Amino acid sequence: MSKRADILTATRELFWTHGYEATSPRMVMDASGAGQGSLYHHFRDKQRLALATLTDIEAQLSAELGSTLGDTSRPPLARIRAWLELPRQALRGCRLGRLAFEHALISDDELRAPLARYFGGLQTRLQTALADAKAARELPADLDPAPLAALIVSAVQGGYLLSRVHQDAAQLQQATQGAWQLLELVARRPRLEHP
Amino acid sequence: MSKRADILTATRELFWTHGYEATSPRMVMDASGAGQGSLYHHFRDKQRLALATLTDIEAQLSAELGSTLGDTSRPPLARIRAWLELPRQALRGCRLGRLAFEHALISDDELRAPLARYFGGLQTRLQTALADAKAARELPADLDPAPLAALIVSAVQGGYLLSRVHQDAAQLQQATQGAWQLLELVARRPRLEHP
DNA sequence: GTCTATACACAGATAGAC
DNA sequence: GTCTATCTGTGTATAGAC
Repeated sequence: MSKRADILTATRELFWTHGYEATSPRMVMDASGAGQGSLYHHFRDKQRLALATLTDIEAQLSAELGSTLGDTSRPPLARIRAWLELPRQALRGCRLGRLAFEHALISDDELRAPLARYFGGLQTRLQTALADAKAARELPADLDPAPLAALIVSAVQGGYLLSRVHQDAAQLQQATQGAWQLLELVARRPRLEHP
Repeated sequence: MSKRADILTATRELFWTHGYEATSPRMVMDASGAGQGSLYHHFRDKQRLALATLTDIEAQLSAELGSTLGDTSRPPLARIRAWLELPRQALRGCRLGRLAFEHALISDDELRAPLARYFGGLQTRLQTALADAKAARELPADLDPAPLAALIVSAVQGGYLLSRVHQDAAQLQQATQGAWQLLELVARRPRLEHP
């Protein structure tokens, strides 16, 4: 079982740097210390290795949401802010999001599923927090949670993209800061509809 | 000169679908009708072909900004809204942005330069429009344009990503709609700082 | 300029020994 | 389970004829 775990660990790391298509069996072997035999014994082909790896990453990232968006002891907006301001490796990108533009991955529904599940869950959690914020009168009642959740996720994913394009970690911080700036402004102002 | 143009046109299209690393000389030859000889006559290697192609795309995308962000006959916020609501091929992604997560491209400063120029220019135009909006009292004076510009670009780029992950064009519209929702709300409310 | 022929390394996988 | 050997196709070019 040790080699199988080594292979998965190495593949997770390689996907983070090179993505799916640019990661070859040879790279996995070199990085994990496993031979060709082990690799193809544990995983029928590259697609199966990728499926196991992506499911692994999905579980890790989903679990990491618990301490911010999942911390129901804090007020809803504070949970969103905590998630926005999480420390991130801006130049490497999101371990799942960065794979979204690979054609071979996204056109394979099995490989796409872990990405869809993770982002679907993230968006649902954000929508819930936004709805809670409305109920607690932290946010105006006329805000639509679904588009806002999509925007907040996009702030982080688009921020990663800008950081890579400019090779500047500050770009991601600017994007999330821009999102919080607007949210806070909307939150602090009383609703005119109820004078 | 005809073959050179054919090669560039074919490569632009292939980059949009497959990206840089996954596009091979053979694919370019098949798609353009050019032979090996023509390809390597006009472009020394794959990197040079990519550089010409990316510079091409950059010029096209930059030119397309003229009718929205560049239309100074409209009020600043209307220019931003027009750009946000431009029709886009959500499932294909941004022709330049989608390349930002390819390691071989982003780690080559020559290939990264067209992306950095395009997004830099876009962010500058948005910052200018936001500053104009503040000057025209369309937006509150305490807004910081740089983070907001990064957020607005991120709304589109992150929206593309969500559309691909979910294979659903509506995701991009949600993200841009979320951005406009917040901007409009901030714009419509009078500033409490000046009662 | 454009073509065909050739070259070498690597991707992605199979076979079979231990 | 893990290893080494082997195999076919492709990526990325170069050489040289037309």
